[in-house]
Amino acid sequence: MEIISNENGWLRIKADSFSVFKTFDCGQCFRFDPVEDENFDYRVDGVAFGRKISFAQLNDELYINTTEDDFNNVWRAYLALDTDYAAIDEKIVASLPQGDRAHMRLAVETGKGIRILRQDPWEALCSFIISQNNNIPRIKKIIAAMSEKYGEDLGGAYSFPTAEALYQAGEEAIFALKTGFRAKYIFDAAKKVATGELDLSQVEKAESYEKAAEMLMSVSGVGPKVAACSLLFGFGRTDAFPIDVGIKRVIEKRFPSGLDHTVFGDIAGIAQQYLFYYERYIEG
DNA sequence: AACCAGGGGCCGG
DNA sequence: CCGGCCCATGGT
Repeated sequence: MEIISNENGWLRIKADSFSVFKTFDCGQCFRFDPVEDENFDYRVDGVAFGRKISFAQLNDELYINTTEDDFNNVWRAYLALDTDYAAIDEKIVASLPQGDRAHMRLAVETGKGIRILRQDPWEALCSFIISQNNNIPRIKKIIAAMSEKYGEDLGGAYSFPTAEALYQAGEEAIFALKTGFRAKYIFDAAKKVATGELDLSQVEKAESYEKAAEMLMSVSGVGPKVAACSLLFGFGRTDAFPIDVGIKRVIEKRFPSGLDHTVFGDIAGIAQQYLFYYERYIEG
């Protein structure tokens, strides 16, 4: 990984196995949208960490419209650019018994270029509460409305609202964002985080996955799946393995004798994303 | 231990 | 158009 150049406000970066399309389309984040731009093969615009940001790809190179300072302080970790995905991919396949490797190899091949983003912990927790029993277009719509109403104006875009802002807004106001039965859950999360009853920095430091998940599940509406997604995408816990209907489906179909995700160890979550993406994009 | 409700809207038939 | 379904969970 290295910066090749810095021109016209865009950093040009050489990064191994990085797909902007797959990373921002695989359902792990909800604040980015594709933008037509003839200068690139693919480009997304969005907001993360209180900043408007664009990521683009041309051939094998990654482009980010940011400064070198922000790149090093924010986006490098966010995009997991210092993680060796080639090594991880090999390890994922090798973790399985010979008979199960063919499907996993295909899933890894299909998903090659996906990076697990290291998102803001609060944003991840709140977003995956909203995601429950919901579809991606609607999740994005709710989060956009929520940000516009209770986030900070960044000039045509809005930061994700703080827990304090949502706590202050109240459950009724959260319900008015068409969050439905999730309103009370979002409010409970906002309340616990805003008052310090739930300390996300402690979740981040937890010594085990179980301990971290237990802390998050003290929030009403946060069960094993939402906790796992939050930990994987917002807390850097790549040992988290969220099990949703899609993953259940792909395991039934491809690994009929079952798949014990603990064989993947601390990269189980990356294997999960490959399987999730595989299930979503491959027929038959 | 099985159901079941609870927003709203996507999406396939 | 209509009805099943949705990156789950808590309550019965």
